[in-house]
Amino acid sequence: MRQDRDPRRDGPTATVSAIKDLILSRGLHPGDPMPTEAVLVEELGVSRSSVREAVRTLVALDILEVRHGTGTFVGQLSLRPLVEGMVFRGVLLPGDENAMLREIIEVRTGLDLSLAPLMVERLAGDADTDELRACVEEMKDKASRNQQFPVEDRQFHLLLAQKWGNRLYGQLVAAFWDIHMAVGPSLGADPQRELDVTAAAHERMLDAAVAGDLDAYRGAVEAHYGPIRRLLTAWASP
Amino acid sequence: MRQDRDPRRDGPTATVSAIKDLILSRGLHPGDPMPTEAVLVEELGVSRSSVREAVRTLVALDILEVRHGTGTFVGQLSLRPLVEGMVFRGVLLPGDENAMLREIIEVRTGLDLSLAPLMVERLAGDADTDELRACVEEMKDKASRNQQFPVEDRQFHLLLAQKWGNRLYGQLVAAFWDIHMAVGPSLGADPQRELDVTAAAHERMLDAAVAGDLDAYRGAVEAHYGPIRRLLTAWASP
DNA sequence: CAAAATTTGTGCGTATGTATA
DNA sequence: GTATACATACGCACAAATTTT
Repeated sequence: MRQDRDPRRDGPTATVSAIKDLILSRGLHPGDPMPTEAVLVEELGVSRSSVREAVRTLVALDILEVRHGTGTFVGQLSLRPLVEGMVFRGVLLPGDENAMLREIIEVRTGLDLSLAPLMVERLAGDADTDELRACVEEMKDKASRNQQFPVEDRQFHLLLAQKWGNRLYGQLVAAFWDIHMAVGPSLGADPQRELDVTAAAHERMLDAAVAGDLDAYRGAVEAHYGPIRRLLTAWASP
Repeated sequence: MRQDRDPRRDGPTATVSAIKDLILSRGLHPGDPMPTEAVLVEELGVSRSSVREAVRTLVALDILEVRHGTGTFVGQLSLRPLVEGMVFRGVLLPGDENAMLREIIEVRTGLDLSLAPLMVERLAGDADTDELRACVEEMKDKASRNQQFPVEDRQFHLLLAQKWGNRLYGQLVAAFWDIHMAVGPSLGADPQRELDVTAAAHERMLDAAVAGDLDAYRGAVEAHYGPIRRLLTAWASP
C-alpha cells in the first residue's frame, strides 16, 4: 500500500484509507476492538479531528462501530449503508417512492424465480424444512388474527437464501425488505384478505418445493407478490 | 419528524438526521448547493466539529458531496456506498473474495435470466438496438485485438436495464461490475480465447432477443458468464 | 455503593489550502 | 494579481458514558 500518504495533500480520504489499511494489516475481524482515538492520533500522525471524521465515514459504511464510553470496533460490513441511502432516496425524490418499491419487487421476483429450480431440487423429499414450516405456520396464524407478519416473512426468505448457499442474495433480500418496511407504510396496511393470500402463497412455495413441482413453485412466487403489486398499481392510478 | 432533537442526548446521529431533515424540508435535489458549514452551525445549534462529522457521514452515503474550497452539495444518492463496503469486505475476510465473486455472478445470472422474456419482447423486430449493436461491435473489435472491454461490458448491461425501465437493476449491475473490477484482478486476466467467447456471447444475446428466440437468449446469458465461472472454479480448486 | 480511570462526544479558536469573482 | 468565500486541519478544554477499582 501507499506509505506516503499526506492528509494535507490527499484530503479527508487519506486518513480513511490509513485506518482501512490498519485493519487489514493487523488482520482484524468484525467485532474486534480498534485502537482508541488517542492511539490512532499517534500512530497515524494526524489530529484527533481528522481521526474522528474518518471514523465517522467508516461507521457510516459499517466498517467501524463506535460505542460511547467503551471504544471503537470493527463493524459487521453489512448492507446497512445501502438501506440507509435508498430509504433516503425514496423519501427525497418526489414520486420516486412508488417506482422504487416497484423496482424492488421486480428485482426480488426475478431473483426468487431464478432460484426456483434450485429450491425445488434442494427441498424435494425429506430435507429439513422444519424451520421453513414453522415460519409458514406462524404467518398463517398471525394472518388469521389479522396481524402483520413482517419478521416471519423476512425470516422465510433468509432461510431460502441459506439453502442456496448464497449470502449475497440473503443480504440483498434483507436489505430490500428493510427498505420496503421503511418506505412502504405510506401505501397503507394490507387488509386481512391480502394477509391470508400472502401467507398461503408462502405455504404453496414450500409445498411445491417439497413436492418437486417447479411450475407450482413459480406460480406461488408470482402469487406471493400479488398483494403488494396490486397496492402499487392502485397507488399509481387512483 | 422529531422537532426536539438534542445532540447531547441522541449522540452523533442527531445532527445527521437534522441535516437530512433540512434537505427534505427545503426540497433540495441532487446537485443543489447546501448551506455553508458556518450557516449549518447556526441553524442547527451545534458546533462546527459536529457539523463536520455529520457531513462526513452523509458524504460516505453519497447523500452529500463536498468540493474543497467551493461548498457542499446534495449528493447523487448512488450505490457507491454499497460498492465501497463490499470491496472492503472482499479484501478483508479471508477466502471471502472468491465466494463473493461467485455469489455476485450467481445473482447477476439470476437477474439476467429473469428478465429474458422481457428483453425478447422489447427487442424483437425493429426496435432501436443501435446502441446495443455498437457496444457489441466494439467488444468484438477489442477482443480480436486481445484487449479487455470492461467499459463496453458495463454499458451493454446498463442499456438492457434501460430497456427494462428498472433503474434499480441498472444500479445493481453497475455496482456489482465495479466490485468485480475492484476485487477481480487477482483472478488474472482473461486469455484471448475467453475474451472472444465473452464478446460473442453478448452478440448472441442481442441476436436472440431481436430474433425473439427466448431459449437462445437464455443460453447466451449462461454462456456469457462461462469464462468468469471457469476462472472462479479454477481458482477454488487449483 | 462510590470514586477513579478510560474512552468517546461536543465546543471553540486559529491557521492554511483552494476555488471563484 | 488580488480579494473573498469556503473547506481542511490542528489543538485544547470540557462533558457524557462506560468500565474498573
